Amino acid sequence: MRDGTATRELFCTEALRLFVERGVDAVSVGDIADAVGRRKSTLYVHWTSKEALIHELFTSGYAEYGRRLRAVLDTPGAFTERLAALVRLICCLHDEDTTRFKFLLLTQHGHLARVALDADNPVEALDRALQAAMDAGEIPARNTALTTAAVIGIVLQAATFRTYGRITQPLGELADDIVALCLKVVQ
Amino acid sequence: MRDGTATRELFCTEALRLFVERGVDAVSVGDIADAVGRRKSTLYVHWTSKEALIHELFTSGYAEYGRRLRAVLDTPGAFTERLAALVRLICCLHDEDTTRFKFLLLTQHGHLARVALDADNPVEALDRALQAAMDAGEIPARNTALTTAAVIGIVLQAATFRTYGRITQPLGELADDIVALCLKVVQ
DNA sequence: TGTACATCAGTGAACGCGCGTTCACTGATGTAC
DNA sequence: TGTACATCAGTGAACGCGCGTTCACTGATGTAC
Repeated sequence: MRDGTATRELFCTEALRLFVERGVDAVSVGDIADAVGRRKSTLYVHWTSKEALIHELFTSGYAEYGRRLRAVLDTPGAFTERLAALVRLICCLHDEDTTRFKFLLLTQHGHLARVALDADNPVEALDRALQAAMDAGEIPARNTALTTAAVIGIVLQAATFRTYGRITQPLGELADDIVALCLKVVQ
Repeated sequence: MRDGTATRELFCTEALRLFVERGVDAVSVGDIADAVGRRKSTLYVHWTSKEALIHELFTSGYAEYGRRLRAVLDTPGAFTERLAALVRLICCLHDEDTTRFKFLLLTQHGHLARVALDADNPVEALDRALQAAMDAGEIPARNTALTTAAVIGIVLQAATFRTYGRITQPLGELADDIVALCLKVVQ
């Protein structure tokens, strides 16, 4: 039999690229297959439906990001150190695979409803870490949800500005400045 | 002849509501007409296509928001005062018509490419005001684009958290706190 | 006030199109002997 | 090494469906006289 692994991976990368370029609904199964250089029926050898492919791309990416982000937050040490490391990691994840990063941001609204209350999700983890740091008197106490929003907002909006060309450097090069902004917000 | 003004306005409000609930592509012309209590062919009495309706909803909303936001930024006075007023206005616009606000955020990615370089767009206006304040020594000089991203990010992520129930108060009630976070970031 | 007419918001049936999906099939390749 | 066989990645044609759009039409309502 032929080895379909390479084809399967091509479907993933090309689908990811097209979804980010045009939006999930504007990309047909045929468009993806054309980009891969296969017929659209081949998709059904590897997935049961277009939705199943999208779901796999989202959940695999989201799970891996969640794992890496929580690993940083769960490291022992000062909260501000961990926050700085978290922000640096997000910048790094963005630069490493910008397409995957954008896809997760793009599709989160469709899929996040299911995982929003999940204790494993990175926003929830940041919220808890912030609360703990406030309780311990490491940082001044204030509205936790709003502070979490500010940190997430600063980083993600920087990523958005880079997508639209308003920022031209890789986020990694701006990581120190982004960290500084986030620290101001929690202090 | 019958007066179609009320029907036209119903199409706008119901389309806006459904687009925000399910996403633009997941709402059919028939869905909108059902919600209005008319047949789907009626849409074509008022617009030439579904796309024309979406475009009108986006551009009319975006133009009005742009006008009001620029009016605040163009007011004479200290930059920090104007920034505070801007953030308060955004919170107010959000609470006034949350559906319209969400629709503009939701569809910006599809339509923003066309207006991104437009000197009239509010992000551009904030960027210029920040630059001018730095040049005048009103606030410390630093990366303008990144600072703009931070201010926009803080406010929009607060709105997103409210959408997902992570924040439960109206943004108007949190306006003072949001302003404080934005001022920290520019100082 | 009553009648004739023009306007046009709204209808209903039909359309062509592209979509996601199915399925009987082919044929390249790994394995057993 | 050579042959027979099993596996299953990939094909191509066909499908039903729901979509956005069109168009000849109806009939309520405002206006002119």
